[in-house]
Amino acid sequence: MTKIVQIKQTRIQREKRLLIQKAALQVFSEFGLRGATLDKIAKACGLTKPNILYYYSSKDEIYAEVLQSLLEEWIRPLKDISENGDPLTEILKYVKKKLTMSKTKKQESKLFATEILHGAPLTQNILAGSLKETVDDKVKLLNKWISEEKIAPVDPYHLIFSIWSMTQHYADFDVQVYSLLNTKKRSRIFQDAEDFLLTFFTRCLKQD
Amino acid sequence: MTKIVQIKQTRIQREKRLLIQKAALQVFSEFGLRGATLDKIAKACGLTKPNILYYYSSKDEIYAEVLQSLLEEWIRPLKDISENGDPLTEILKYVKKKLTMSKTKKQESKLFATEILHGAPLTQNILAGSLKETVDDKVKLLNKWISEEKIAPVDPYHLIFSIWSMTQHYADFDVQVYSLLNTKKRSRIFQDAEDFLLTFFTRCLKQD
DNA sequence: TATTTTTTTGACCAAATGGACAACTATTTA
DNA sequence: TAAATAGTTGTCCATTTGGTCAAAAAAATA
Repeated sequence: MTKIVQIKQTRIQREKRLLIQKAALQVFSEFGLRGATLDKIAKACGLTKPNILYYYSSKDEIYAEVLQSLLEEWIRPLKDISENGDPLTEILKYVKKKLTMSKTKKQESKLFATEILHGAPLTQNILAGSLKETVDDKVKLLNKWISEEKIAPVDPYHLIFSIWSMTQHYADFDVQVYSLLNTKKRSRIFQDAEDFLLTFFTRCLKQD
Repeated sequence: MTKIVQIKQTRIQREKRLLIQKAALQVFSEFGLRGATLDKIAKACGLTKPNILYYYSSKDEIYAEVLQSLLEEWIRPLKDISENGDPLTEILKYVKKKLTMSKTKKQESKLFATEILHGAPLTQNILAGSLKETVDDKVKLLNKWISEEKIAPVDPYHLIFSIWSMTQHYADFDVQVYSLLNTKKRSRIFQDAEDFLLTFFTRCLKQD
């Protein structure tokens, strides 16, 4: 008995899968896994529900794939912190990069946050796996910089947490941030945020 | 035609409503509004579904009440920042208080985060209302302290955001935080976090 | 204790939703 | 262009779930 397995994706498969992923990201990030329905995703990408299920075998599979591709992108910038550059500059570059991502990848940030918030059922192994590896690696580097007195002493794990939380806050809690600022400040949130963050981390990390 | 309106709650009503609220907080914070079901809440408090609906007319009403009572508690500590105390001490006291809440009120923090993350459909008016009032008030105080050179100059709005994000991170993203720390560090997350935060804000805000 | 009021629950309903599938159409390939 | 393969959809189904309701049980009151 021969089972025929399709290896190569057709043009239409590539296009439609991408279309579905985009719509799914939008819907999942707004409503969460449970709040999102196939009908909503279908509407968002202009396909019918059975058509979507022709490309993905279930809603959960769509969610898993969207989350998966997001995670890789999410971890990447951390890896770019280089031990060759000037320590403070490297850290500030990372802060800037993360803040930019909060501005341009708001949906991704919210989806990631929702996943973690609800116990990371599909993400746990990645957190404890490749992300942990990268973090541990950078923690070592930060400790090296501290021992060389190139940055002020500080717990490197919590330093990383602080960068994540402060930058992602502008994506995840955008509704709150917008609500609390007046119109003038609202239009320059991200400039103000960058100024604040760079000042903040510089004051905290600069060696006298 | 006379309509009889019950004014005073009976003992049983008080007890059962509280019981339901507790269970609902637990379930809502774990699954979100849509992911939570009446059956789950019912199971969590040992009542039957129709019994719950005897005390609350709908799932949404339970959610609204749980959220409402949480919000007041959530805003309160900010109000306690006093213009009479030493500026840096007052700010650090607030940081400590918020971090403690992340430890002891994890469910509340997660529920609040989920609500904001998904657009704050029921909270918008409170954000723009009483919370904004309090924030604006404290921003004025912070600006006063800055102009008197009692703390280093910094955007007060973003300072408040940074306190919120960094402290709440330890509740909302606990799964991630735990995943990334080894056993030794895991057992003293909150001590390490407090040390880190106090050092950080001190370095950032202290006037030379 | 008799009566009234409050509380509880089993059984039920309608809407929403994830998904199956056969029939039909469009595209690719030989 | 004919055959084969890929893509699309209307219709249907089963499950989940928020919510109703009448009747029974428990509690409060007179």
